[in-house]
Amino acid sequence: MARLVAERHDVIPQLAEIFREQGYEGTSLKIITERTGLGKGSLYHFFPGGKREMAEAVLDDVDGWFRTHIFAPLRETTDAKAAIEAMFASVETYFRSGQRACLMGVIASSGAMDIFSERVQDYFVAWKRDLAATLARAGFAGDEASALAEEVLAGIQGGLILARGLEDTPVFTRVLERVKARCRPPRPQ
Amino acid sequence: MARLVAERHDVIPQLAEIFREQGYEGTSLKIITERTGLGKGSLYHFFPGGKREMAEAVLDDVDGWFRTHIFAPLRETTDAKAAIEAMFASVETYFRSGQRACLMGVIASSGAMDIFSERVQDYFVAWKRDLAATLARAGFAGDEASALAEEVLAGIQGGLILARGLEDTPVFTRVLERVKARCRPPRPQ
DNA sequence: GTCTATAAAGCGATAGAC
DNA sequence: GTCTATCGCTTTATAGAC
Repeated sequence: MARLVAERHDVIPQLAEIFREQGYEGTSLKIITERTGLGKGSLYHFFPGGKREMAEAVLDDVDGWFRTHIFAPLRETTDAKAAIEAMFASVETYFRSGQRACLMGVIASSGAMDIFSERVQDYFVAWKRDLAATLARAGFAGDEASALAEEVLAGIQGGLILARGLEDTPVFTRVLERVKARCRPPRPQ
Repeated sequence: MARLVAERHDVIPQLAEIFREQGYEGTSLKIITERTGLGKGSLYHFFPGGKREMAEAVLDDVDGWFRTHIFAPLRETTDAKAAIEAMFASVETYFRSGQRACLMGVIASSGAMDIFSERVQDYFVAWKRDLAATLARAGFAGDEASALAEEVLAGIQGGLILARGLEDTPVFTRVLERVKARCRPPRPQ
């Protein structure tokens, strides 16, 4: 498939999709050249560090997207309950109702975790921290907010695994709905 | 590390551990020879189909273990509540309190899913089916039992992802405890 | 059954023309 | 910026000695 791009910025979403589907080790330069339509010359022009730099750029891009569209809104929306609702809506859309894998989760469950552990860990830590703080603002006790945040993140990651493992994408949305229901605050705010 | 083995049967647990840590694409014959202490000659003697046959053997072994120690007890234990408790205890032990990855989940979130999808899907389908049936026996309505089974499996898989992604193995046990608590039946049986 | 040597293919990466 | 050709290296797999 030929697709013309001319900037490093434009190729990152395509790389992200490939890494999501194939994993880091499963992604070869051959696959990348085929799917992006760019030759190795162009790729190494954009990413002198090669495949590793491509993955780093994609990981940074994903991390940045989540910080902007998920983590910051959790912290900054005054209505905590609405912020949590908005997070679930964004997550459902981002992961295409279960059709799209989580790149951070894919890396975490592969040997490539050794290389990218810092980026992956930062992502999950930030998400857990900001979600737990928002759940606390919504009325959950501190300990319960932290444990519930872990349960929600596990539900999201596990829902994506099940969607692929069962080859049944709607299971992701069903699990997401259930963990969202767990987030209804115990007392009105 | 040198470790002497002489039978195909003996090498499978070692292969399983390697595939769990490195994934399918991330596992090379070099790593396998180093960690098992066997040369390529021995490995191809046991597994003429090479790396792919090694993975198939490991997948079948894992599937068999779960059918014997998790799925069958769920179906056959008369006390449904006790059967579910036993399942959680076995899962906690099998996954070493979060230190060990789930091979089926690792494959499901990699490009190797294309090759092994049938085995992976059968595993998750069987687990979900037998857990849902047991939850129904424990007092949950059919629809709720099915959805709860999905939530539990997602919690297990997601808990394992978080354990690796956060580099915090205890998070697996915490998530497991929470989904176990969700399985307390709504009415006494 | 296990080893070493080796083959054939694919890999990531580089060089240089345009 | 993009291409093609090519370089080493690693990969999976095979052959044959012991």
